[in-house]
Amino acid sequence: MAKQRVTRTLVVEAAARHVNTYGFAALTLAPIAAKLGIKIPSLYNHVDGLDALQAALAGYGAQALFLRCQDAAIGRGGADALLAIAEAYRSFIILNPGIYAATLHPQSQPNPELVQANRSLMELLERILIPFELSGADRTHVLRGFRSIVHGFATLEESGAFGLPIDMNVSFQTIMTAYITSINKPRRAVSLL
Amino acid sequence: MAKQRVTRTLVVEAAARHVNTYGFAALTLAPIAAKLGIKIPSLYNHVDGLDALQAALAGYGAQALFLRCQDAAIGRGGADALLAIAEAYRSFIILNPGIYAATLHPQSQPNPELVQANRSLMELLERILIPFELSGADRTHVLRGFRSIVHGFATLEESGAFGLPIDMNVSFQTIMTAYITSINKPRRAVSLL
DNA sequence: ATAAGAAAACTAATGACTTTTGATTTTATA
DNA sequence: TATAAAATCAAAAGTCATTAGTTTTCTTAT
Repeated sequence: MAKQRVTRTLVVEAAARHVNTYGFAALTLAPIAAKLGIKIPSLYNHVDGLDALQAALAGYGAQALFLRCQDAAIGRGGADALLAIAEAYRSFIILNPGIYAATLHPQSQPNPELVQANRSLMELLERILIPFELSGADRTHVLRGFRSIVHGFATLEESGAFGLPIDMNVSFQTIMTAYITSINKPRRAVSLL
Repeated sequence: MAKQRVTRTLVVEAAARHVNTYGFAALTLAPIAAKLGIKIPSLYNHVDGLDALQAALAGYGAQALFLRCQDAAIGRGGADALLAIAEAYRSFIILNPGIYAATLHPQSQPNPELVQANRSLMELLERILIPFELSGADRTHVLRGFRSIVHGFATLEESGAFGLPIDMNVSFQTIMTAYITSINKPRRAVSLL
């Protein structure tokens, strides 16, 4: 059985696995090529250098994050949906710390795929917030708070900054619930019966 | 007038300025030596290599962060103190993003100075939380939430992730106030009159 | 089936940065 | 003036991304 030839997707996926294990700072061409069983220059057949690989990884990661959050919101609304998205968001960061870091890394070139994925995520959250009937500025504040808590908790958790042997899931659930409760109550769903 | 000779403190301070401008990832020996007007090997007279410099910077940063938070809490208590500490914490991160990153960077060697500074900060926060009369586990949850919000908001803000032209200070104040309000009310200070 | 063309992989090499060492010289201090 | 500290030169040993030119390999069309 002949070995599968390398493709651009395989390169990005190999990079994704690598940064999740060794951190985003460890993203260099050598380990990616080795993982794929090819030499470094061959990577240039699929990706236009290291910067382009970082950019591709960022877009790939942001899209994956959005899709998981979107999936978590299916069949839920209001506070339920917010909590489910928060949990999906956090678990993505914990399971993919390197990819998530790539997502946040400043881009040397405009990155439409990354921008689009981030926009999609924001639109998803704004849609969930509709029943809360917030004013424009309040919506922004609430959104920033939501991202801050999820991002902050998950990155601190992942870095090992939370030393104590107290359950992380309980902490996150408690904090998130307290925050969501502080948002004005949504009107209940309209019954069609 | 003869040039001041380099000392260990000057090295750490030069490194601090450098990472705040160019990011923690850009911490290498070359720019530090150049900034001090000496050659790279001369740095080894003051610091035992790059790892040791990173470690010194982390300790220096964590201590500075603790001192600013401690200072912010003087003359305040309860929710007031929490809000003031949060603002001091956030402004430290915004003004010193590189140093703060050094603080969070995993240490290759045990770093007693860093551990001590972090412990001091935790003890300060726990002391502020006393009047809230929280149980042991609840105290941990509240503390984790506090750090998550401040760290998350400030790092996202600093990375430019908050695009909209809505005032950051208002957002932070709003979020923090909502969170602090969600903690059980502290009993008011006992009057000695 | 085979020849042509394209895509992928390779070898070789360059140039720029890294950190770190050892031995030596300069400089300040006691 | 003697001693210790600081700064220096020189060099090693490594990693890094990237380019150019060449060979292999697959695919496609005749």
